[in-house]
Amino acid sequence: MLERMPPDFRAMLRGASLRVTGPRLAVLDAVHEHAHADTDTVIQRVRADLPTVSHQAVYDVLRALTVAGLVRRIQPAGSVARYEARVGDNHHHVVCRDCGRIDDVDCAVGQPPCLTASDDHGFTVEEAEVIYWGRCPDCASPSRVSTDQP
Amino acid sequence: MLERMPPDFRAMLRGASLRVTGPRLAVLDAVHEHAHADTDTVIQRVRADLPTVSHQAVYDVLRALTVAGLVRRIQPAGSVARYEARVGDNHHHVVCRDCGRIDDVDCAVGQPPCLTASDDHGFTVEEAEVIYWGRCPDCASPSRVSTDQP
DNA sequence: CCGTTTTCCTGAACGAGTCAAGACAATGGC
DNA sequence: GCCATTGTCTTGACTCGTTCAGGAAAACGG
Repeated sequence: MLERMPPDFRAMLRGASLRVTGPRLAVLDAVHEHAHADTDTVIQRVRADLPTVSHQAVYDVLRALTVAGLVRRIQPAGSVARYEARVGDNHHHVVCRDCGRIDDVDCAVGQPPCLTASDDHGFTVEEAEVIYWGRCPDCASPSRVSTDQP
Repeated sequence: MLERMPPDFRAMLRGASLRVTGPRLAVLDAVHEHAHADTDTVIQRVRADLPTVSHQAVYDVLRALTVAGLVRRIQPAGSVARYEARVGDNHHHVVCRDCGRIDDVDCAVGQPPCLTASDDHGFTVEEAEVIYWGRCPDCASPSRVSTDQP
């Protein structure tokens, strides 16, 4: 299983000065396979390969990978933390208010930083995060009565 | 105390079909006086006027006011919920990664919705929320060693 | 292969926010 | 003004995502 793991993950970890371990390879794989997965989903997917990995290990690994820039943590208001493998490309997200579905959206302008604050109050701005709030096609459909909204 | 409360709040509550109560007036006052206050800060300020108000009441009131559109709830990733009185003007926020300070920023483009997703994946987008991440002047100052960062 | 350093496991704890049920108070008609 | 109705507040327990702590285990460089 782990032997057939694409070697990229090993190289990515080494490139970030992180030790190559089973839990880390499994978490990287989980995040690459399932974009916007929350921590619990990552734990499930990791345990499909390595049943004994503790939830704490997954939390630790996700943090290490986030700090290293190998994964990106996103957390729309009212949601638990979610993780994705697309990093460094300055993309944004559409979030469904009903079901919580998240999709990627390319940068509205194109060049990072894609937006400049009209008055930054003296802040040193590093990043502009954009979240588009709305309804996904399924939840917006009038033929469907949503059962997920509060 | 409550008798000298500006009448606006009463009118605002009535206009939103909400009953006028002490806790609600106090919460409205707290949010208007202290922009971007978190729930705990609101509780403190409310209890300065009405010492017996329960934390649950403040949670309930903040939710009712948010649903009614009288206050706006914001929650940058990794932060607790915060509330502000500026509503309906499509403004955004700069957030300091070190100390958590939040300042208002006017819409980068000007017209709500101020941004249009390049590809909305069929979503019905209602609102574009922008958060500028960076450092506030105090935390960015090289003459100061930050003590607040993790 | 060994020692050092990092990572992982076990288990407990934290804290923002929520749930539930009953007491209480604001509103509108009398 | 007073009462009934309806919505709000109090009390207290609880949920759950996440973090803390300490020791066991594993990865890496030499």
